[in-house]
Amino acid sequence: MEKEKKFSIGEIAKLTGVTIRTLQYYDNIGLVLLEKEVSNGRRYYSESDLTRLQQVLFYKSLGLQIKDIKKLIIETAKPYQIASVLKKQRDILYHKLNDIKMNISFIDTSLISLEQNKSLPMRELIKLIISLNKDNIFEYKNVEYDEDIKDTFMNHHENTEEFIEIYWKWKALIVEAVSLILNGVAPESEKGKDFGAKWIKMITEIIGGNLELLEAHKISYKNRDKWPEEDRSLMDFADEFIDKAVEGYLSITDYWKDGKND
Amino acid sequence: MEKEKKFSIGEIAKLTGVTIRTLQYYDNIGLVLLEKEVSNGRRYYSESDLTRLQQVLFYKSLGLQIKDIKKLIIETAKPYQIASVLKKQRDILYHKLNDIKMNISFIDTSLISLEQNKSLPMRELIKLIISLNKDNIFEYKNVEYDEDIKDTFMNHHENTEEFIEIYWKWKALIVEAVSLILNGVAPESEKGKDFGAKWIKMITEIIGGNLELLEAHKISYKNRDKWPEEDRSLMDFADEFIDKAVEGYLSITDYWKDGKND
DNA sequence: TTGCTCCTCACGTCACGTGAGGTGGC
DNA sequence: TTGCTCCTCACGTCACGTGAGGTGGC
Repeated sequence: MEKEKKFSIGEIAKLTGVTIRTLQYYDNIGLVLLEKEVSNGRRYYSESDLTRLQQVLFYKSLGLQIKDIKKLIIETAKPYQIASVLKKQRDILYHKLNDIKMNISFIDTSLISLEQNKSLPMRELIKLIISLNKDNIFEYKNVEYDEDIKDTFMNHHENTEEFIEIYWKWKALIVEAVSLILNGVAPESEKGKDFGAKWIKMITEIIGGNLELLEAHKISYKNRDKWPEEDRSLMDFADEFIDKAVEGYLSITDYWKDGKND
Repeated sequence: MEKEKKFSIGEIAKLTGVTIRTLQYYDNIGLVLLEKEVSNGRRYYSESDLTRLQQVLFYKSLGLQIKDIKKLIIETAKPYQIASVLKKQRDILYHKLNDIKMNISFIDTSLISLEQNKSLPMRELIKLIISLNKDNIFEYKNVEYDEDIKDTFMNHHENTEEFIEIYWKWKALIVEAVSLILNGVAPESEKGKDFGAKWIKMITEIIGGNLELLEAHKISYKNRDKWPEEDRSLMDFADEFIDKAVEGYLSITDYWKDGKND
């Protein structure tokens, strides 16, 4: 019935919660392509412009950069292309997630140290942080997986997705171990044993009764020098704790321990 | 024995993992105060300069801004001041943590939607994201707690810290609920019931047998319009799911439900 | 002597924020 | 007629990155 409804830039700003300046910027860089009224130079948005803008905001909320969003929007990417971008972004987010968890642990530890010693945390903590810094974990422009490690496991895991999932589970547990260590939890304590149980559970899940996989795992463990710096630093730091926690939980010398020592 | 050892800027760069340019920048803005050799204009770092730099990197790794770091370092802040800054930063990190968890859920949901419908996620998801956007949760410059809510609870909880801890536990569970909903988990399912159990556990922990607290909780629930926008959006979204999950777990009409309906 | 290290401008980056100064719309 | 909305420069922000062109150290 009605002519197509047009929104002013102010209306759009209120609807979407972004500033007028931002909308002007998006127009200038050609992100949201709309026609300016010739007569007065003002921007008017149609329904479809609004929809497009919402897509932009969706991608932006996931942390994508404008130039990547532009690619997706302008080139009307195909589903599998979108999926690929989203998966990459998910990896980046997982990375950040672990990172933030560690930083919270760092702060907790620092607060305790401040209360007890009236001074900032011990050298070990600072060393750990700096060793992580070297890998500049705060720029996740491109998350990469060491090809060697990938190869070792890819023979046994059907696709990259499965490998990545395992990687993140493993990493989350390492981060948990680091937190426990930093917060003064002993591996022999109840909490330590709980962790040991989780660790065992993860390992058995990964291996799933497959003895070849166990071999692959052992090898990747021995070749720790081929790991990415960050992971190696973390593992070096948490290694002993995990060993003891697992021992505490199992109270037996199992194959797992064999694979690691000597 | 030896004269105090001096490091060149290149050595420091290797030791700490930051670029020479960054070190030059820090010197220019007066973050790491060191004396330049008058003869050749080069920067030489002493042991104490290195220590100070490590402090800077420690704070930076926690996500503090340079100007805040400068304050802490230059004004040689007292322990309680440092603690205060760290606590604020921890809140910001918790905020980011929840945010990232949600974004991962958004991506997971999107990927499923892409696979099934070959199109991007439904209007509801986009709406939710934009409603969160409005509160611009991506700039955590100042995390604030609604004074009204604080008051309601502060009468019963000894200090702000305890309140904040409860707040984050509550929020983490809400985020978990949102994830479950977005990923198509039914509240009647096993996973739904598991969530119901967690929710009940949290509530009883908060209330701790104190009936006055139960009252305070009910009131804060009824005054949901006074909550911060973001929390309200989330709760509005997850409300029904939580109700049903709790019902499923309890399979009885308990006080909890009374408090919410009508 | 010859790379190598380090120096100082000085402009670039990213996604807008923030006025200044002006015009059109209701 | 009078606010109010919207416009276009154009410089600012934050924490450096990235050359350009040059000098001193081993």
